[in-house]
Amino acid sequence: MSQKDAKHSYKDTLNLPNTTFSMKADLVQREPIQRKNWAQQAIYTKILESRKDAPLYILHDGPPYANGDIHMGHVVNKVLKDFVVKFKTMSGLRTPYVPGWDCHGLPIEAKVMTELGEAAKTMDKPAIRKKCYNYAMKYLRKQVEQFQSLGIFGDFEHPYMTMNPAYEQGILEVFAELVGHGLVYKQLRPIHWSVGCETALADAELEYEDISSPSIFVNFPVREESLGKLRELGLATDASATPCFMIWTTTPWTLAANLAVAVHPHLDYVGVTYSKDGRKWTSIVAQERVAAVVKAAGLKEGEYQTQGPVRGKELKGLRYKHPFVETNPTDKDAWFVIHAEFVTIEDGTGIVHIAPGHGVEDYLAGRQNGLAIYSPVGNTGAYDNTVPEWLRGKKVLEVDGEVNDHLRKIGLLVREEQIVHSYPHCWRSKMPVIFRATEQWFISVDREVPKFGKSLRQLALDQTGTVEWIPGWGEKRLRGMLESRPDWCISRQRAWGLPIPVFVNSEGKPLLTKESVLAVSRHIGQKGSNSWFSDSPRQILGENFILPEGFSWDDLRKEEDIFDVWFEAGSSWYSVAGKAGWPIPVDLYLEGSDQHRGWFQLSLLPALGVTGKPPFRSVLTHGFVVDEKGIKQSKSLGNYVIALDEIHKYGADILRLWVASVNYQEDVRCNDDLIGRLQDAYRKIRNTIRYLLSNIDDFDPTQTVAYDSMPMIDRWAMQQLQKLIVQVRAAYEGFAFHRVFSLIYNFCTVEMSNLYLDVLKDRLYCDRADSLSRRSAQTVLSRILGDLVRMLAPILVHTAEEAWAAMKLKPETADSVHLAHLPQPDPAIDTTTEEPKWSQILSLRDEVLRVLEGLRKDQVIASNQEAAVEITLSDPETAAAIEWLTPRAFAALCITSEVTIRKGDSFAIRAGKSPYVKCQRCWNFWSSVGKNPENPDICQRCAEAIPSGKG
RNA sequence: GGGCUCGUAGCUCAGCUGGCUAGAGCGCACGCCUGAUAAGCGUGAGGUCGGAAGUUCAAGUCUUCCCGGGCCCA
Repeated sequence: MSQKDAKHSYKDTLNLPNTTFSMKADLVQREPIQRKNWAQQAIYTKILESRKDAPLYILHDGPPYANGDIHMGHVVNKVLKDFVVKFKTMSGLRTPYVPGWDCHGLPIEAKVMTELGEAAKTMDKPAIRKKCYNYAMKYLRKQVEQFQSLGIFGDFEHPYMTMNPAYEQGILEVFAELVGHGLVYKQLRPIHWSVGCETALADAELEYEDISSPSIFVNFPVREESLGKLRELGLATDASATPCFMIWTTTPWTLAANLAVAVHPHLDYVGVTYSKDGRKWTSIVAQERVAAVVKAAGLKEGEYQTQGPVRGKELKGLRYKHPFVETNPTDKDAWFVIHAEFVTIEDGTGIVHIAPGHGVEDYLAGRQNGLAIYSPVGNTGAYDNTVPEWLRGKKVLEVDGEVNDHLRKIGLLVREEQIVHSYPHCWRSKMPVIFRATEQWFISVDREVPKFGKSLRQLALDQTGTVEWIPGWGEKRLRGMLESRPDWCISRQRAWGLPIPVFVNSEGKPLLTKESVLAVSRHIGQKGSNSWFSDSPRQILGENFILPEGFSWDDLRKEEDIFDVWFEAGSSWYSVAGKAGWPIPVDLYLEGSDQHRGWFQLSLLPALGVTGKPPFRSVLTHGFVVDEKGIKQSKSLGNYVIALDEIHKYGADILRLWVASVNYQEDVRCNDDLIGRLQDAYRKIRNTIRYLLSNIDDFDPTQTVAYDSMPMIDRWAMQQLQKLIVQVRAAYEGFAFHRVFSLIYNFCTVEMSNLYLDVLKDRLYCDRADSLSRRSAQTVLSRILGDLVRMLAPILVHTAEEAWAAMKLKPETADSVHLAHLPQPDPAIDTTTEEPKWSQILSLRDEVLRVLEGLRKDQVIASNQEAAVEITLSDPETAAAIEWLTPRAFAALCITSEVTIRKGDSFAIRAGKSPYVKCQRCWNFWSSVGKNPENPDICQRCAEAIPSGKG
């Protein structure tokens, strides 16, 4: 019999791995089948039923916007949520998850209007709204499917939608409460106005982009009547010069609405006298800005003189001539110097042009100084007829050059240049926005809520401490925003949204009371918000509604402003969680860090107004998806990752593993390559599972070996497993999924693959199938498998389920791994006492492996089994550890055939080719080979292991 | 410009209240095995801890400034 033949015959006598769990994952093909399976057994419902009496844990979903395909930001957000829902479920809690969608609002309406084109002009609001509804539904359905393709479980059959009548009713019930508290008011006020979309914009609807604007220095000539005072102050002593207040602005078009100039009362001002265009001027500016102004005017040393200084407060009330408006267009006084604390010496001239209708600070200063809130600009961004004739009807965004030319012509333009600065743009039309005063509805954050004796702002600031913020700085961030936020502008002049339920009579008096809003809410809850446009006030309010004094049914008109969509989303804690009967505050809100200003804050405020409490117990935020260099992803840079492509290319479990692998508290770097690398980790984990499965194929629970009867290395493995369980559970509880990932991945590679599983091969393959030593190893493998698969289940949802199905004996009877529980550490297993010994043993093993590597390099041996090792130990601790383990077991640990230990004065390892013959069955070089007459080419152990008749 | 935040090997992460020559896994290079095989094992090379000052006996860890990135705002 030749050597080769002998090999073949013995291979059949080994207990080689066997499993149906394939090495190749085929995720893209196999995952959809798995999902269909789950759908058929209604896994989501089944899970909830299995936790029927368990304590509730509510992760309340923040609604994504129902347009477009999902992107990587959605993937990160929804997968993190699914991790939470699944691990909480596996911790034994009842964890319903109801996904939701934000359906109203400008993005959809704008898109629909574009699609409709000219046709839109002939359509009424209900018709346009119908189109918008269909558009939202279309994308909602798409996204439902896309989210589910990530293996996310939830009530996708009944998601919440902000355009559902029942949801809308909830919004109005929240609103009614705020109206009842007297927090809602209407006011003329400059707001961000989108010229492109002809609507007011919320802060969240602004995008800041760099644009180039004219930067101009303009002289405002002082009026005759104020010259005396000026001379007294010693500022315009040269009678041949024209005294002026010099202002600086980057929005020349707002000059038409100028009503005052502001100085800082505590700054020093001087007069700068110089010649320009053949005339002499004295421009008054802040002393600290002289250098900059002189430079702007192109004056050299000696070409100007200064007079003063004078304190800004002395200038108050001085009058000037508007550069190009002849008569005051307002019914209040105008064109004089006022004081304002916001004036700075950082740029400009230290004198600020004030147009109360076109800036927030201007507005506040204007109100304090009795100015009109003058805004001569219409919805389309064109001037009205109150401005000088040459400007009437012109678009303000296109008029800067003309204004400048005019100023130059009349000699008042001192300097014009271009500057690049960041400026707000409309998120839809992408056009620069303007500030414009219009009538808007607001929710006050500073009025006291009678019921709670505090304003919403105070309530919010008082209560951020009761919320758990993950990471902790979320609280600081939100507080900073709360402290400085203005009143909430909730009205929008568009079609696609929930109408603000206000009626007005012919005198313009609004009807808006808690009772009226509740009456409307009942109607809309029944018939949906379309009915606002189709039904009469009487139908909407109901026959039984008693109109307050001053209103009659035949003099009642509906207003058509709609709500800011943030108010709708901000009511979800009520419309969804509240109506489902879940306790509020709910346990967790989990969104990107942009939501500190968005959903977190705008849910917090209404909830405080209604309940006096925040809507959430804890708030977890994650960073943004950026490219591989950490730069924001954008279409223009071409560093965009298309989420659906990644899902289709790698499969959901790879994407989920990627999400699990990164620290989401920072920005998450992402590109195709970075995701692709997770395939390596996936394969390692999958193969570990496969190897575990394949080696317990012939194992049944009756063969379980008790921990105390196990070989030391098996006990070691059990201890490592316990440590892993403890750490993984802690990581899950702390939402530190990347710790879960690295713990499990390292366990698979280091403890299992590199060490334990490699070492075990000899015992598993070569010992008698039903030997105690082999059954002990199988006991351990079986435990590890059952625990590992359950710990992985929240992350590798499909793969864990596949493994669960392949397991002949499961730690729990559950049909699905997602019905099972996270493993508990076994308190009977002591993980500390033996650890120091193992530390000695494993470092000695490293030394041995290094020596054997040297032999291999010198071509003395190929495999470690060919070697015999002789170790001289000087350190008594190490010697004791090896003795405790036994040299025989240590040899097995090094996968070498023989280790002999000596004690001596200095540490040494000597290794060489074993003097013995190779066992043709187990490939060890053992002295017992050849001692068995029946099987002379194998060792004693193997001879005993072979079933009779074989070999 | 302001608030919050991040910056440790090619990648993903550890480094607690400052204390041994800064760690892990992957990847990479080289080698081994061919009884986990589109697998498995070993060895090794990789870091001025974004930069600069400072505090300290001692700093990746504290302070200040600067550079670069992100979110939110002006």
